[in-house]
Amino acid sequence: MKLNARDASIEHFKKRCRADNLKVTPQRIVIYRELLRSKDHPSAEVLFRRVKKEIPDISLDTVNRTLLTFSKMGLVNLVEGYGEARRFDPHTKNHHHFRCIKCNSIIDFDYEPYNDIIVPGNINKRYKVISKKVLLEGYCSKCRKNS
Amino acid sequence: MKLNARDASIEHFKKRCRADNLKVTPQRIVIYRELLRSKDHPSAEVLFRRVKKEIPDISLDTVNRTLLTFSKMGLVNLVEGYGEARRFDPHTKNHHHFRCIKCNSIIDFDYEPYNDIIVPGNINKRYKVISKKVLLEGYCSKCRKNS
DNA sequence: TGAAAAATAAGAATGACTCCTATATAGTAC
DNA sequence: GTACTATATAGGAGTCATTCTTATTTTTCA
Repeated sequence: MKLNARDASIEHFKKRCRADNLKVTPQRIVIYRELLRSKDHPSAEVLFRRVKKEIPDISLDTVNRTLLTFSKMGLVNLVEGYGEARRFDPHTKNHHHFRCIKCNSIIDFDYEPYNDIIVPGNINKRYKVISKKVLLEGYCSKCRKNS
Repeated sequence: MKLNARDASIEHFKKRCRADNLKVTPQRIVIYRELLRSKDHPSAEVLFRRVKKEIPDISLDTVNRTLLTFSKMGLVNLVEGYGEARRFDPHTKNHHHFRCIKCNSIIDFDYEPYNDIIVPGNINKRYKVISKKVLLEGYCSKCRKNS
């Protein structure tokens, strides 16, 4: 019997769970499959509604928890900027950010070459680009030491 | 009488308000001044606590509303932390984002040259950089038409 | 100085999580 | 297969950030 691409992904998913000592539950499988299908950047709420069709009494908490678990495993990424309190930057001149993925602090820096990066032609054609920012992510000095 | 830099900014701020038909209130002046002083990326809550020292019975709602007003005027920028629901990206391969500053939608795109941008030496020295992303911001096709 | 429009304070309401706890289930050991 | 143990789940309460509502106060300008 030949596996199709989706089955193969599910098999891969099970391996990843075992490697991380996580149980393979129906909830996790369905959430993962629904994620694979997504062409957008869904919120937990949106995914919850989609998944409910297959598992009617799944809880929103489970979806949330599971997504966070997946993001720790590297199966999904958090989209920058969402899920946190709004923050304001009084520094309006163009600049760039380094963000610590552990403590979430954001550090400003200037770097001339980044202001001159080229916008791809198909983006320029479709959208009106107003600012260009580079976001570097990793560990800040403090968090680097403690890990 | 000579104005110092801070007074000059406040004068400039008043002009900006008048130009946008916004009233110059003590609350707005104090919030603006506190922002100018900030070396970090404060949330409304943090700024609220700072501003309270000067105007003890200012409300958090006013701080929030005012900051949003300022960001529409372009006096401040919103940084990562947009105050909205967390969103997940099932697309784990490195890619870049275009974000519409009006409707907040995020569009993925690939662009090889962005994967090869150079990390400034002083950043590499201080922090452990794990990912490099470019964030282009502006108006998406829909919002471009409606404005 | 007075009127109209806009802004504010205070508290209620909402939305998006996050925590708590009792129950259920996956993985394993027999 | 059965029993056991650690995990995971549902459901509901709690929390935090933000937004709305409404009555009152201010700014601005005629």
